Amino acid sequence: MSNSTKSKKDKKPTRDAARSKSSILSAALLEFSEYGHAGARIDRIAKTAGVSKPLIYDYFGDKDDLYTAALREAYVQIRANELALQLDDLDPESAIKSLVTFTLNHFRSNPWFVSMLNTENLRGGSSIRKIHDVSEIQSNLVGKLEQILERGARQGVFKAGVNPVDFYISIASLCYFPISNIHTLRAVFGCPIDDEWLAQRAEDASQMLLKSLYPDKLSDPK
Amino acid sequence: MSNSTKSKKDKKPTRDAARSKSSILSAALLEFSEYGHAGARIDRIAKTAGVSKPLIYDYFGDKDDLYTAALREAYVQIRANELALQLDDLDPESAIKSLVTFTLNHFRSNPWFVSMLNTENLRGGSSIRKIHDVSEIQSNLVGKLEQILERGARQGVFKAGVNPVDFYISIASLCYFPISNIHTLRAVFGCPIDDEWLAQRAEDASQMLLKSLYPDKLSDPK
Amino acid sequence: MSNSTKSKKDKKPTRDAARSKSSILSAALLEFSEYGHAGARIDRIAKTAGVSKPLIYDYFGDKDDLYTAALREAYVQIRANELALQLDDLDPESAIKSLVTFTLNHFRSNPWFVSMLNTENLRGGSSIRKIHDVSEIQSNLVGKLEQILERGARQGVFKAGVNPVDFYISIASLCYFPISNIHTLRAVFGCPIDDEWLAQRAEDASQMLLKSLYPDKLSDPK
Amino acid sequence: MSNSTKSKKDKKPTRDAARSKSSILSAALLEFSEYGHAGARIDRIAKTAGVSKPLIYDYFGDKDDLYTAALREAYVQIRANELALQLDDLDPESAIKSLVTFTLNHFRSNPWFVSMLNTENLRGGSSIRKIHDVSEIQSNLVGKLEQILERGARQGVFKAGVNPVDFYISIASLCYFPISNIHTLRAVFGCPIDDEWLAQRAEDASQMLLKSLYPDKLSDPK
DNA sequence: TATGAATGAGTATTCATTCAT
DNA sequence: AATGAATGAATACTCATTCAT
Repeated sequence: MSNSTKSKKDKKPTRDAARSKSSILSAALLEFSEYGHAGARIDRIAKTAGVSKPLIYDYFGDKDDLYTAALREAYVQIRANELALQLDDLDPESAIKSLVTFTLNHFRSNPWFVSMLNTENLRGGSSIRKIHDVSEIQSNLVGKLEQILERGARQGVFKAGVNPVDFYISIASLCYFPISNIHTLRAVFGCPIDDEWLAQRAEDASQMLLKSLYPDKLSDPK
Repeated sequence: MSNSTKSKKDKKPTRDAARSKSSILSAALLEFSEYGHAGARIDRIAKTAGVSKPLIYDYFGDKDDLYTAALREAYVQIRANELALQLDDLDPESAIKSLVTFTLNHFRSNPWFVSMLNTENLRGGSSIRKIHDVSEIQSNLVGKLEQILERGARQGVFKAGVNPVDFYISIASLCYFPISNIHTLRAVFGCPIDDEWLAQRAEDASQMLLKSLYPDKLSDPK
Repeated sequence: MSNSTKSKKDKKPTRDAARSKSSILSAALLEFSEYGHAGARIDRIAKTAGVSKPLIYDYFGDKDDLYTAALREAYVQIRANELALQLDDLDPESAIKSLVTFTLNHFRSNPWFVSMLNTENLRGGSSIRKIHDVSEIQSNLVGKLEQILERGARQGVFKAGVNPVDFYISIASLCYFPISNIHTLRAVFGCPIDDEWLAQRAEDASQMLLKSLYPDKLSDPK
Repeated sequence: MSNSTKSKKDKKPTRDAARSKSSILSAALLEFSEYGHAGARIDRIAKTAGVSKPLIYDYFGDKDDLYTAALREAYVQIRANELALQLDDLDPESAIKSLVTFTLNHFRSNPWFVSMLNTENLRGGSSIRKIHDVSEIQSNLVGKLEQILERGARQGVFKAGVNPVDFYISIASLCYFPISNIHTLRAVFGCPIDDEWLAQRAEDASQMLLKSLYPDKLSDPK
């Protein structure tokens, strides 16, 4: 008797709202990143999540709402991963190099994030505009970068006045494009975009970005 | 008067295969770039092209084939546009600046091209791999860039040995990302990515790219 | 009274999977036997079955799968009907006569079965080969026939060594063809193939089949 | 000049009404026999015949009319083939054997005829009823058979009064069914219906049919 | 005589979503 | 909290048939 009351909770949590929600969200993120918004299938999400379709509608609303939740989740997860990066102990130049390498590897290791960004931009950003809690979305890497740039400027190795957001966008540009467009690049240029090529690219990008940070000497005495 | 009898050919050529094919292709390019592969609707393409659906299947095969044709068409059109760019008369540094500005404006003015690339990469490049006539796809900008880099190296303003494909990818990266990801960038960073911002970005990118080309002199003797 | 509350289950079970499946199967058998495989319409099946089209796809797969299920159902139903035939109490000659008459009437009364067989053979038997549970398909009439032949041989009225399958095919041939080809026979020979004609044919066929079973005595000493 | 006028007719008869009609008819017979009425495709017929689709409509009317023409053609061709059979020189018993063997081989060698009959009967005979010139359809085998039966009766080897049409239908039944239903028979009975089996069947059928023709002696003195 | 161009009306199949329990 | 049963509205694709030359 006492067993029968317990067993509901202990053995098989067939009824666990939090667990179900999280399963759905993971499955949705996977599905939307793999097939895009229009290509995603609620059926597949339900099967992957191991729940019934009505449950999805109960918890998240319609397909659009679920997509928006998955997009937010993509940002939440990627931001969580960023916390792993430690730059404070490094000198400014090494910190930039580290940041660049990390960013490229980050995109490389989490293709679902790249896919979600592409998908959302193809849709005109209609969903991301609904996410008003910007703090969940924003990267703390920009903050870290700002500190590095300031430190570098104070030490005289970097020029002053570099906008951290703009510079972060440059970093992202150089790291994102070769990952995002890997298939067309391969087909059009025939170049083998593999781990080695990407490692070299991280190196080249670091050099380019660093050079743009060095103070202008006699050559540009403005 | 004799012309007026002929005019039935000029005005409304109701049965003109070439014209119909071209209408379909244009409409398909528009539709696929706006809605992606899964989101595109054959119905809408037919209506936009002003033809019936069966004609589309007659001329292009199924949806996938039509998509592949539209993707090829995107490249064909973008490559045709590139021919307008004249760089031969400029000194190496100006030529690079021109190329960067042109590339960014090119992406900005032809959003359908950016969309098609994103869509195709989201799909894993399965269609672009079918296009075996690579010459139709390849950009002659890489060739032009190669000449500029050689000229610059000969003149001593650029260092030698820069791989033109790699460098072109750097240019493309810096120009593509802010256009491609414009909606998420606006939402996440709150920055106003407008014409002014993009013009400044072209300028910044040019500077960064040029600095990476300058020979490493005493200034960077590491 | 207490029953009246339950009656919602009895009267209109709006959600009853078994019932829906069975409705679909009956409707499909009707449709395929009347219009053939290519001529059958899923729309019509759905309407006849009183369900929506998606339900058909949910339960049976595509049109081909549904056709295969209907073909199996045809055999299942016809075999079930065969169980009604009682031959054990009859002497061998009467048993053969009974079997022949029953077989002809069986084809006559269940034209959907003849149609399904013709349709399947026109299609090259591609579906029946998929039905691996042969026991559902096989007729127990062959078994009954085997017993009759053995009994007749023991009693000396039939010759021994007659292959029951071959003999059953002879019976089926003589009974099937006039039913199956009733329309062309009418047109070509102008003969009135009606109930009377068919009754006579059953009689003639019985005689022919029986004569072929009699032992070869002095009468045919070739 | 004289050449140019000639060349139209001599070299490539691209315009030859009779030829085109005959091509279409052959192609239609092939198509309808292989795919049935609903499964047949005008496109495929045009391609097989090597003509354009409008030509088919010009010459034969709509699909139904073409089907009817193909059905008539099936009979015309099969009747032409029957003329090859020579039975006059044989004694009655041999003639029957010959006729049976020929009939079975005939069905076996011309499966398109069997298919057309099945198809037409599945459709309820609506097309064959339109063919009013019955002489084109009727088999002269019945006439030949009548002579054989009479000859046999005169010679005392066959009993008198056998209806030739009924007897021909018996022959056809025994020969048609194993060919027509070859696929279901194989699946249901697992028996190998090959050339050897069919040869044996022709033999068995001949015996059965002959026995039914022999005069009834003491055993049935009516 | 002959055909390339074109389409209206289907036709199988899918998919987001809701109902009843 | 959860789901099996069910469907309206598409959606890609087909096919007999006609038009214009």
